[in-house]
Amino acid sequence: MGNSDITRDKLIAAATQAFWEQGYSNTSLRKIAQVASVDVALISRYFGGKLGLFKATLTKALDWPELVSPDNDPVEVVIEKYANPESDAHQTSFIRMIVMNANDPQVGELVRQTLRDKLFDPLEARMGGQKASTRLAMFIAVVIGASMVRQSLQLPGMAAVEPDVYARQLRHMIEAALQFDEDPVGP
Amino acid sequence: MGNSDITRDKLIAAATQAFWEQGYSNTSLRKIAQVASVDVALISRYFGGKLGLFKATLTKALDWPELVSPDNDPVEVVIEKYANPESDAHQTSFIRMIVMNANDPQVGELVRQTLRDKLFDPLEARMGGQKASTRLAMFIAVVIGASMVRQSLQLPGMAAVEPDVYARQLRHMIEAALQFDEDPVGP
DNA sequence: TGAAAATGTCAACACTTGTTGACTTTTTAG
DNA sequence: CTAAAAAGTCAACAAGTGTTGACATTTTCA
Repeated sequence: MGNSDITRDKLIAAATQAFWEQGYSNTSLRKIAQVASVDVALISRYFGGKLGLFKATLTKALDWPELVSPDNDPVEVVIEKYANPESDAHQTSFIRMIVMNANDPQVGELVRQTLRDKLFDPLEARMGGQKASTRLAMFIAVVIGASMVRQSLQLPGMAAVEPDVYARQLRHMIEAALQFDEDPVGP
Repeated sequence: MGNSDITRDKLIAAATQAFWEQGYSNTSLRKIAQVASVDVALISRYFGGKLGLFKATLTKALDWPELVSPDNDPVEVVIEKYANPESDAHQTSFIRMIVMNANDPQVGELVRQTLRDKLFDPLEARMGGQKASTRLAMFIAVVIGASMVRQSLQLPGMAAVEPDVYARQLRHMIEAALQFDEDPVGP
């Protein structure tokens, strides 16, 4: 491991935290470099610029093999993550980062595309069955909405609540979403 | 109506659109002034600065009396808004604006606070009953998550779908959310 | 050891941002 | 009509942005 690799890792670590907390546009390279104790110029040298650094953090953050693995049930993986207070904080800020940057005029398209490629498409294939795309969309909607309400908007009904209660709320909504029947008329 | 009021309105209109589409930090006063055909300096003069202008647009946007009225069922108001293609576009971008700016380091706290005061608290009072805060939180979670998935992330399962189908999906998830029973053990 | 490559440092650049003050034009009112 | 107030115009500011190139230091390896 060369010295430059250490520098790269320090930059990615600092950049990930900064981008997740403040979003792409509100994060300055000088602040990242300061936190990483690295000269600003090295960012452009090693990652080609701000966008390159963001891409690097995004790729790393969206690498989530356990969620897509055929051995696991995605629903259980998600619920377990959120029911655990430690991983909960990490996961909710992960969602927050997605939501923030998926609407950013500069990196929004990149975020949405990467999200599709690395998470949604494999997840849809993993879920399988009829109307997988519908069930996936409603599943994601619940997970994202719940995270927003719990962490970002902090509505007491979901924010000031024990992790196990939140897990039950989440499971309740997810199961309901997965049971949606596209055709309103029975067979 | 003095001439300055016309200028104020033009600025608020242009600012609302810009803030909703690109978020607070990614919107420059010069761009707003250009769209409104007004000199930049007048913004600081009339609204005290960028933050003041944002506050003005926010207050106006969060004024939604029909949702809180005792004569209407909030759930039906929301579903109706989203089932109508015209108001759907407006409403989803409304949610998008909230999500974008509720996480902004500069205006996030203001947005969340205003949201609580003008929407969530009255809505909770309007819903009433036991565990109103829980039901409200889960209700909001579904609405926000669905909007994100449909407009922002554009998952085909909810994005490439007729308005009436989307309305059914939304209703299904909302009703499930409202039926959540906090206590897992029956009486 | 010594040349070459890798890594790090520093200063400056062109650009955009929000805001301010001096100034001119238009409208208001006695 | 005319003086005062309102409304609008223009240029400049200080601060912050990402990026670049020249230079210094360290490491690599023949």
